[in-house]
Amino acid sequence: MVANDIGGCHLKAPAETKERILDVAEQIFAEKGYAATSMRTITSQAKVNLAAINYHFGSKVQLYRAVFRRRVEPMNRSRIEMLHSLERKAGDTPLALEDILQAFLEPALRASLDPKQGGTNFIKLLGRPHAEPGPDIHDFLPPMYDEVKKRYRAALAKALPDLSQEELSWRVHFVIGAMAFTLAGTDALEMIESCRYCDPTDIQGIVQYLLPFLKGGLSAPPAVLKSADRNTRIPDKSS
Amino acid sequence: MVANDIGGCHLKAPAETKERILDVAEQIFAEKGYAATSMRTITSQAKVNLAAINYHFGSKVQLYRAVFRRRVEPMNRSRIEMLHSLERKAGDTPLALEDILQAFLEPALRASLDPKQGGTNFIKLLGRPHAEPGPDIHDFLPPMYDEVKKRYRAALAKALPDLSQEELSWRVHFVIGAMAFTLAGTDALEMIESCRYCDPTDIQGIVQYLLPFLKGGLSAPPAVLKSADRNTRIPDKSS
DNA sequence: GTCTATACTCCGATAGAC
DNA sequence: GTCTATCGGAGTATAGAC
Repeated sequence: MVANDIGGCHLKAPAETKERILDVAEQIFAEKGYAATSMRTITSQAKVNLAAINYHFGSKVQLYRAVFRRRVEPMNRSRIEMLHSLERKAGDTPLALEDILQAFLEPALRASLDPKQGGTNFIKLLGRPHAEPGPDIHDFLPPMYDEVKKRYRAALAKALPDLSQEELSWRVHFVIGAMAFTLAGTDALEMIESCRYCDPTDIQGIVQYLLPFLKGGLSAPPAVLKSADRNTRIPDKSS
Repeated sequence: MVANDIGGCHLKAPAETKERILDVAEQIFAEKGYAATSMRTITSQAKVNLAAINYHFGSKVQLYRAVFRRRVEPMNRSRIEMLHSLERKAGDTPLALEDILQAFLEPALRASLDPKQGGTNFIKLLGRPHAEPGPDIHDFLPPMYDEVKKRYRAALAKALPDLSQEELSWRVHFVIGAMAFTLAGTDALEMIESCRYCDPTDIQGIVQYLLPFLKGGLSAPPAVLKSADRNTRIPDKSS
């Protein structure tokens, strides 16, 4: 359907060029990170001109976002579907914590095992932008996670009625931190924690360890605030 | 004591120059991250020549490491001291989880409140390199954390005798992830999790929420491995 | 609309004068 | 120890070929 190179025309199908850039960029970004990846490396490996990135995506950072968006959007759609189906089955009763966590983790897990969805490359990419400093790199995340965040937060609030809004927010934050840090799984793992006992490439195994930890953390008793400026203080030791 | 600029000499005390570079670099690295910070910005703000960084530190990345090392080493020494004093008091009985976590977190907390130790700038810097990709940036961490890691891991193993070596390793990893993600506290917080209910600058408050979460996660029951290649399988639903 | 060639600015690094 | 000059390589923008 597209004007192709049969008969001497050297143009390529535009979709093909864009896709090839995305594929190559995804791989190199995952391996070397954003800053250490040069546009010249991407374009030469994808066999396109240096300016092709600017033409098709606008800039390097916009290419990064496109790489991200291509994988995250289907993943988050799947997360919402899974939560929805859990809620239909449960009716009005709160969901079990592990079901919520499982529904959240499984789409990421599946993507990590399917090369068509980015495979391990994408998983490495997934957790990285959270720690990046510049607003350019991670300011585009909130709209992509907005719906997911809202729905899972609501499900967690129902499952954990004893937590204040504030404490729930923090715990969700900690959960995301543990996940992002683990999934991003750069070599940081072997570095901080000598990993004679754990295999960072066994993603399914990781989740089996991650789930009880997150469940235990989320369902821990609420914090006892000590330095609060309230005068109705919670007694410390009067059992 | 040093040859200074009184009387027309334009030389400065070397220590003073190095310190000024470190101070300025720490602030800018914390604000904008490694990649987005240029040596020209640092040197102009510190009122030194561009080549001064290369002269005193060797390269940009070595300056980054020096900034880091200056703060982390005293902090980790303090961590070891606090754990040591806990262990002396406890004798042979295992330490309480919250005491271990507290001993680990408090030195970081204190540094975050003391401008002389880097203050909030350093805390932002602390968690960041874990997610950075290039080996240049985070390969220098392991030797700095080696001793701390070994001692805290041993204390945790004693406090959590039911966990396998492998699971303990993973849980320590998750704890570090939640901490690093939280302390790094870029704006990622407001982005992933709408933070109407939590104040990311209130570091003392954060720790009060972090502690019960980590304690709950660490002391959760061991994972039930499902896909293991054992034939003595644990029954799923036979209550 | 797509792709190419080229130029511009900024970066980190370094050699050599002072 | 400090400064200037300069180099190669990075991201970016654009004029023009097809």
